Amino acid sequence: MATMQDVARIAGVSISTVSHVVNETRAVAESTRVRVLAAIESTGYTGNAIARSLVTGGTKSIGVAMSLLANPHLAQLIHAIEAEATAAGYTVLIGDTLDTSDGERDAVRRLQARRVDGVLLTPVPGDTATLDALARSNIPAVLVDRVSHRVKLDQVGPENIQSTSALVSHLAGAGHRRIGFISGVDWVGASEERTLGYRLGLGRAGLRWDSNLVAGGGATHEDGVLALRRLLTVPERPTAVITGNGAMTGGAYREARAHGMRIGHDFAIAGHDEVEWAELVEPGITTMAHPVDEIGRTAVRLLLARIADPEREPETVLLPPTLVHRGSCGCHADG
Amino acid sequence: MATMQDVARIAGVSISTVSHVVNETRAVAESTRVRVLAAIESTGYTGNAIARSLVTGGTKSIGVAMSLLANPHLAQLIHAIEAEATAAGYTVLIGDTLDTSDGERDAVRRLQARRVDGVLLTPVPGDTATLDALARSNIPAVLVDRVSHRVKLDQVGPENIQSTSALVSHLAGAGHRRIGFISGVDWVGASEERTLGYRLGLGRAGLRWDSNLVAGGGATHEDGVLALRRLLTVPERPTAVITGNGAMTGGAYREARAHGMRIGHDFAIAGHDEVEWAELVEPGITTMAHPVDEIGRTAVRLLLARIADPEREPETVLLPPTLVHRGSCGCHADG
DNA sequence: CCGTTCGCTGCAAACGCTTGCGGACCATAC
DNA sequence: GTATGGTCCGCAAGCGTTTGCAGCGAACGG
Repeated sequence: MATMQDVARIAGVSISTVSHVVNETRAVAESTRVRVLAAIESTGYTGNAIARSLVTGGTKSIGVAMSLLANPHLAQLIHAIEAEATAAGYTVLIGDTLDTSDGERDAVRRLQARRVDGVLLTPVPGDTATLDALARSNIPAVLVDRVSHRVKLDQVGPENIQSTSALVSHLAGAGHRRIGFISGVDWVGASEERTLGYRLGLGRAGLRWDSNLVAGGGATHEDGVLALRRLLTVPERPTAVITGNGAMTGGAYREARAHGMRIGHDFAIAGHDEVEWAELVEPGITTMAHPVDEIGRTAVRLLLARIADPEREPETVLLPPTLVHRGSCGCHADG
Repeated sequence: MATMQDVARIAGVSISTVSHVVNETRAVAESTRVRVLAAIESTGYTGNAIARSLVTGGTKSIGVAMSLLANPHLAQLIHAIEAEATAAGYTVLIGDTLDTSDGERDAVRRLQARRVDGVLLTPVPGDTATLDALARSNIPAVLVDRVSHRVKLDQVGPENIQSTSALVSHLAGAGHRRIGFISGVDWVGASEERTLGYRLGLGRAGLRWDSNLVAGGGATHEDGVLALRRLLTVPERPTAVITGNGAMTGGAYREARAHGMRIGHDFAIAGHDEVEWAELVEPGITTMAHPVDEIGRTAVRLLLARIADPEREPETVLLPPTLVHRGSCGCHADG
């Protein structure tokens, strides 16, 4: 593989001139520049990021540590991150946290050993050891998707309270008085916030909180099935239900149908998280679509800002989901 | 950040001794070893992969270049790749090809500039310029998912001919005589192979090829809708249809239902590619599930083998999809 | 004609590590 | 005493860049 030496020799200049041509770091006579460029072309010289990193100290790369399996929006999120990073001249390294504390620790360590300039992390619920280590070590880091106020780091994630509240308002506006809620447990913070939003929404609609209408869910399709099954046994059945995440929405949808209810008519469903198949079923599912793209891009922007200025005050950005209106909420609103 | 110099100074030895202790590359007196280890501990020395790479010439990293948006199995594939790579001590860098020739070229270049030890590439259809460059430059590379016999590189992908044939046999075994086929255009090779498999399956089932039963499809949901609509206008309507990819399966499914047909009873559908929502609809969709995980792992193994021995004869591995039996084929086979 | 400025370029010292070569020291054998 | 071998260790040459410093003509003002 061609080096600067090779280019310099062919162009008949010193390597410093080659370097300055490549990086445009000082004026070079046009004739020389052309010769160097020609030499680069003919050798196929691409530059050695390793050597450059060694002297500059930075790698122009960022690490992304998250659960590659558990994240339903992984593809979209990675895409957004990669796009924003590439635009800024950064490369993305990935590390799987396996959704375990140990996996998280190892993933971040591997990334650090690679000398990434910063880390994007979707933390594993429950254990803040890695987060603390990250905060202490002063490695630029941004938490993505799972936000916690307990940590002093930059963070980006979906806004949960107002958006869940909006979901309740929407259903209440369609006439529902008994609105169930299937909460998630994936990440205590988000789940709590959504429950809070649910409560807030009830209050705004003038409805009363009824603990019978809240089913502690989980994270899987099956959890959704079981949770709705339970909700349908309470005395005054709910006529609508809000689900805490995408997989459970599917479970609830299926269970409602299994009970012979016509979704959108006898029963309304609205869920958090956009899912791929939301409009492939009939009726389509009304969801709060997370701004996944925006979350990814913002995460990178925050990270680059921190890399540029490590002394910045940590910032938490909450991005509001948008209501995507389909048939399952039965409100017959057009548009 | 602590360097070997620091460790050496504290331990009162030379940096070469530190290096040999860290890498266990030559015998070091136990007493010295302990001192060095203690110094490492006290400084929190972690080693600098950059500097090491510069001298060893390898980075212990691989690049993954594919379309981050267009690949429906991205998450699963990346997960498999990352797992296999990490197990071998390699890190994964990603690059988005944007599914364009230019994007592909740029992505591979960026990866090369990072001096990855090898590249996993899902090539953009049509343009083999990057592939040729890769083959010429002798950078270890493996093509993933989209296989072409025209290229002299290692490759892994799904087997198309036999598996499509199996799909036809399955439907024929359930009594269908008029079996339609909606072909894809995403990647000429795969599409051709699947069409060939369709033909082969017809032959094996003793059915005749009827060009009216083949609809040149596309890659999107909408393409599936239109293709099936056309197939349903031919004189002797098909009673079953095979689709060329996941998105079109959804379109066909929806269109069949729009025609008032009860899928699994009046009409059978079976598709290529597993889709997330295959069992969320009623009836579930019978599909040929690609061995995504196995493809990812095999790709990494092939790549590492090539890195270890660049003179290997290029190898093409075709992995058979498995028939995932659900209700949409209407064959009422149990299990 | 001389001193100064300006435009252009090269030299060489890092960056942090790996590794071939050889030196110092000690024990054993003759 | 010398030769032989073995055990430990340090020296220093790179790996391919970036970049501060300095040099060299040519042009220019006085």
